[in-house]
Amino acid sequence: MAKEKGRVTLHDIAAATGVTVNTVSRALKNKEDISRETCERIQRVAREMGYVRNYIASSLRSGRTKTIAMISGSMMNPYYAILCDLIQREAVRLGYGLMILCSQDDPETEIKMVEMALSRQVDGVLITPCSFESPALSLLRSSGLPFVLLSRYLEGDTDDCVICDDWQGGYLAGRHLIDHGHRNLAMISFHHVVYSSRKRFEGFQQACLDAEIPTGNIHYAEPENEQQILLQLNQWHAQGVTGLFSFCDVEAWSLITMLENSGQGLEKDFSVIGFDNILGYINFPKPICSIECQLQKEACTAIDLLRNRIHEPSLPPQQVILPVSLVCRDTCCKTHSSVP
Amino acid sequence: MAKEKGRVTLHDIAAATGVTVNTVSRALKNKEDISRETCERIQRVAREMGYVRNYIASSLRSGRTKTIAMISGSMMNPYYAILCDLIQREAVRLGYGLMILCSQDDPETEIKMVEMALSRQVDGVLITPCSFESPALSLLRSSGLPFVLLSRYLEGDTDDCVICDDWQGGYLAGRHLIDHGHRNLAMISFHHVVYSSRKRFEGFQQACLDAEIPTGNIHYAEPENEQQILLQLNQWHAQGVTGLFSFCDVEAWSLITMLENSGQGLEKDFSVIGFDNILGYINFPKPICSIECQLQKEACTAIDLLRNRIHEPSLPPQQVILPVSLVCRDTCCKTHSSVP
DNA sequence: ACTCAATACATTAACGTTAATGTTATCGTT
DNA sequence: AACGATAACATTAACGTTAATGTATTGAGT
Repeated sequence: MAKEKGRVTLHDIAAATGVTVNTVSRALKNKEDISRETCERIQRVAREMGYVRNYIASSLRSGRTKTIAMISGSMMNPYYAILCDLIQREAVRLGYGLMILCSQDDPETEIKMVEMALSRQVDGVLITPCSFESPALSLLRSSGLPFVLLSRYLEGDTDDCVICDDWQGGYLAGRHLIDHGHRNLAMISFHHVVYSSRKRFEGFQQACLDAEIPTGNIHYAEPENEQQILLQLNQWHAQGVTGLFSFCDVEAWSLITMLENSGQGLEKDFSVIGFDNILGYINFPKPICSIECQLQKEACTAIDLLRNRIHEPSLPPQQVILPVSLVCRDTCCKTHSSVP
Repeated sequence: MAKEKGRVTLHDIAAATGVTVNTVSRALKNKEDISRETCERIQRVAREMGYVRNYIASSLRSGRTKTIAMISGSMMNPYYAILCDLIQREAVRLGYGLMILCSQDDPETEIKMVEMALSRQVDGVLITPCSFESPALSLLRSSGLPFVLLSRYLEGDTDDCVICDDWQGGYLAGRHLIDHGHRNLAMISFHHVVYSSRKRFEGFQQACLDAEIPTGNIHYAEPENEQQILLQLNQWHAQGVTGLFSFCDVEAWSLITMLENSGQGLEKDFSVIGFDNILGYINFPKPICSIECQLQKEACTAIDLLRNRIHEPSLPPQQVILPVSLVCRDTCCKTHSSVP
């Protein structure tokens, strides 16, 4: 039922129903100031004519695009992919479109993505900045565009953010390994998320201290490349470390792969626990104990915060910390383990 | 340098430089009909004032949003996540924004996503329809919005599409298993991509026939749920099948997980080869032989076709088939295998 | 000197929608 | 009967940009 050229507009519906464009607009938005029958008639005709609202025109006039942007590192990281999927669902449920912008963890690219979000006039941005003091973030702040930090916390409490309880997650991970007999533990991270990494280690450390693990048996490292990682793991292995806590599942898998590829068989001597519980969302065949951090809730909360900020820009910044829990998949305790 | 309220517009720049809005527009777009010095001056002032183009206004006037949509099943499937990432990169490189719309493999939702793409006035759509005769596709076709099928081919050659050489992939997979001693082979698929699945099996079958594998030793199944899958695998196991070709890596991992969880140890008796070579993009620790299908090229080609169609809607439909290759990761040949 | 063309701008209108006002008809009040 | 209130529309203008023209200035060609 589309017109020969171009799409059906309010103008066409107005002509067809004998009212003005404005009345049609109000009818289709179910506003007041319109009689029940006229409203229904207009809506019926609109449907018959196959009308779809032109959000571009609507946006220009109303100043709202009903679109948000998500700026993250890369969709090739399953963590972000899952988050993206969940956010997309919630966004669409609320009538928002989602624009995906990947920084590839490059600050320069990240700036371009913020500029893209700005020029596309999105109503708000969800961002996992790729570095601690990202210039993209400064740009975002000075632009006045509402944004919420996703899975990121920056000291200072000046921004809205949603994170999981990193400390608690680290504590649970540590205690779990200890409960399964490990007495020599290490945490490894090679993803530079300063705050989360430190908090997770603090919790991890506390669990060790609570179990009276000697300080010398609690290790932490942030190696920067594959070579350093292998070196570090070899060193820990020599020191008798058996319990390994990885910053996240993806990194855990990555280092297991490295160990396996190195051909030394070291992977058999380490029990590994990860973080994020990606296996709760994707059915991959490498099980791993992990910390479930409610990504679904994180997604919904983030959009909720963003909408609040869009609606009320002067609100005080809000930091939401979601509780975590442990999911055991029996990788906390390899057969060789010294203690029951 | 932003104005007190709202953003800098062409109007502000015009006022600041003493020319008209139109001249500013042309200057910023590097059009002709403008002197070199004026152009540079305007661009300089625009930069100083922190101008960012309002794509909404631009879109409304020009009829082009410089935004494309990708409609696929879910970002939780790494295959789509990888594709999405690659497409996003290429899109941004060409100045396009990317809107992500996930159908969750539900036809109803898919229709809503097409409607969203339409109302958001995107310039074009990349879609992996969730079913063979998707109503969303019909809607898309009748809307006149340019679109390209991604990783999907529909008989009839009426749409643009980019796919990999499914037949060749199946052939390579089959021959690889045969070369490694397997004489009793099966292909399994539980993802209802009719065309690809059948083509891959045809190639697979031909490889078997070329190697003079008896027809009775060539199997194919499309089980519909986990129970059926396990039943099928058990049956094949009893029939002496050792070489397993999975429709894609994700499904391969999924069925390996099922086998492992079933506790019968069957996974040790099957050699598995997958498709898509996801490990070429994500570093996951479950290696698997696979067919590399050049997702990067697929992404770029898809956008290229889409841009051609946007620019020249009357072009004859184009089907691009990308060559594939085999990546061996030693999962083609388990230790137990009967033949050298 | 006159025409013609090219250069470098300006002017006008429009994209489709919606916010802000106007206007008219109807009805209840006193 | 005059008034105010309300319902149900219409009118106007605007969002920021760009396409389509329009116009003044300059310079070359004959």
